[in-house]
Amino acid sequence: MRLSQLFFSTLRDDPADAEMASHRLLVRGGYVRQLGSGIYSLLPLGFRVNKRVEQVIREEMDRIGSQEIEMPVVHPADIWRASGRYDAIGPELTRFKDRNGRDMVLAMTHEEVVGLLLADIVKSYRQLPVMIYHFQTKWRDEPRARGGLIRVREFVMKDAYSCDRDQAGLDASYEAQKGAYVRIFERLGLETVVVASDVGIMGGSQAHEFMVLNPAGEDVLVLCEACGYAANRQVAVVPKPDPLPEAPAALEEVATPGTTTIASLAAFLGVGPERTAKAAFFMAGDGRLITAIVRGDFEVNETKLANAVGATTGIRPATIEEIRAAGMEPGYGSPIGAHDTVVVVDDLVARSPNLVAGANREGYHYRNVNVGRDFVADVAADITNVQEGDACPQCGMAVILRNGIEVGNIFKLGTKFTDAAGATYLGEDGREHPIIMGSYGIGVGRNVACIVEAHHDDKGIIWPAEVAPYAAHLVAIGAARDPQVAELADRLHDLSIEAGREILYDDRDESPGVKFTDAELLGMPWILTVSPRSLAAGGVEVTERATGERSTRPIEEVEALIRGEAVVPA
RNA sequence: CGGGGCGUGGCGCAGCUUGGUAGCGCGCAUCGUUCGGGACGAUGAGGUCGUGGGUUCAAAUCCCGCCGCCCCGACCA
Repeated sequence: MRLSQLFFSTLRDDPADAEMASHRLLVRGGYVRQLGSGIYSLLPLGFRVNKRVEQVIREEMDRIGSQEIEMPVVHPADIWRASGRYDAIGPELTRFKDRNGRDMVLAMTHEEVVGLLLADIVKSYRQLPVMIYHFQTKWRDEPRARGGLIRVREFVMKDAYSCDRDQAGLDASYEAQKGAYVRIFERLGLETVVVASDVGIMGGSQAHEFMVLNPAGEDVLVLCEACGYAANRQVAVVPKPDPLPEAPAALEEVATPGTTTIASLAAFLGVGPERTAKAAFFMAGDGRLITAIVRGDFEVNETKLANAVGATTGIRPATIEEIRAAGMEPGYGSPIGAHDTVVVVDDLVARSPNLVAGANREGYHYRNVNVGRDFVADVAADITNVQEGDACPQCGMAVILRNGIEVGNIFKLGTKFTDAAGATYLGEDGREHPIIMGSYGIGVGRNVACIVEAHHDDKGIIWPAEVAPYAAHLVAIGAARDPQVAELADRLHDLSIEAGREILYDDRDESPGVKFTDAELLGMPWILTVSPRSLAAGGVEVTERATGERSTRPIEEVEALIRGEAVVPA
């Protein structure tokens, strides 16, 4: 591809709104352009990278026998009603009407359609197991897009679905997908950590996420360097030490003016935060007020809390009015004397004696609060965030916390969507059985961004060969004055097309500085320089982008490199 | 949705406080000179100052509404 013809434009300055390196470089290099918040166009270079990432995924999907299909982006709302998600999902699911007034949705994912396809196609156990997948645009009207391509609203996802006769079959499919994912991310040049994860709106029994460690990641991972334990903080459970036993003492109201935070309360009373009970208030989607009680030295984990109360549509912080309506006082709140609220107590609080808790009266707390005696817990569960240094649940060593970006996930779904679609098969036993599903997603654009995050320097992108839009970047210098340069550069470019491994050819009438700078920004693995100087030195200058190592190579060797016969010149 | 910031030629920004001719760098076009690390000179094109309303003799500038984008928090590939 001749750069003089390429539909692109590089920028000398960083775009003002690009915070992450991947976003900055992809915009500056002319790979992508933003159309709106979380909505991007792919220019030719970006499109090629996307296609190459897709191809890696496709090859690994095909290798495990997953079959490529394509499902629609626009769905009749009925199928989402049938699965219950039409009502369970909030405004991130975009709903609209077609010209005849029928309710439609923009697909966020495709479990419903798969369920219907299975109901239509699969009749007999002989047709199972089967795995299908597609690359398709998803629209998720996220509350907030961020980080360039890391978190967008419209994106292409590879979503695969396994369809099995029974649980053992699902387990096998799940492992096959997991293996494919390991190979995919390895080929993409991404170092991933596999963590146990929450099942979220998918439901189902088990899930893992493939995470790339990155300070800008939106998930917090609990990792143990000693034994390899890894879990998303949303589901990580670590042992909490038992508090020292103490006989319950009499409840005692104390004046604690101006102590609306645990820190100020503990300081005022001269006790440690572990002797206090903190209340946090949330509203579930079904209108229940949730009062969560954790010890003062812990934080509430909202995912765990939502799961503890079966709030399938999520929870949000309650308003002051909602808290007061239940007879509690924000800043001085506790379930003592409260009404119309679901009280969820962290398991540690349930066995911690004589805590300080709110008196539901401005400026007052109680000492010696004991769960069970002074108020009743509707639910007792682990609802706290794991903290750095907590004991690993596997080996007891101190865990560490790291941020991660989710580049892929795998879910054991079960029969939720096949039940909704009536997808059953006739077993060997002559009876109908539900088909058991799993689902497996990879966001293509997010992976591209993560690759750039992992492979760049201060000059630009450094593509791994597997996903580079072009195998090499040919820079011609002095072609206008030296016909030999132009002739050789043209010939090498032609050769690359004939060989089916096209290279990028900077044939523009630009100064050498501009060309080298752009070549480094764009990030092809090899930079080939043809100039009067390189010809005089015996050939073509070959620079490895990743290392900056350069040497002049005979023309025949460079031709072999372009044909793919020699991957790395010695 | 809560909090913070920003909208001025393609990109990056100044101008706004204190209302009065719309500016700078880069990029772009033409010509000439350059040519291995973002060249130089000359000439030139390009802007309803996000948008609607208001105040005023006069609004990029002051006031009100709206829209859009970015960042921080609640959701996910």
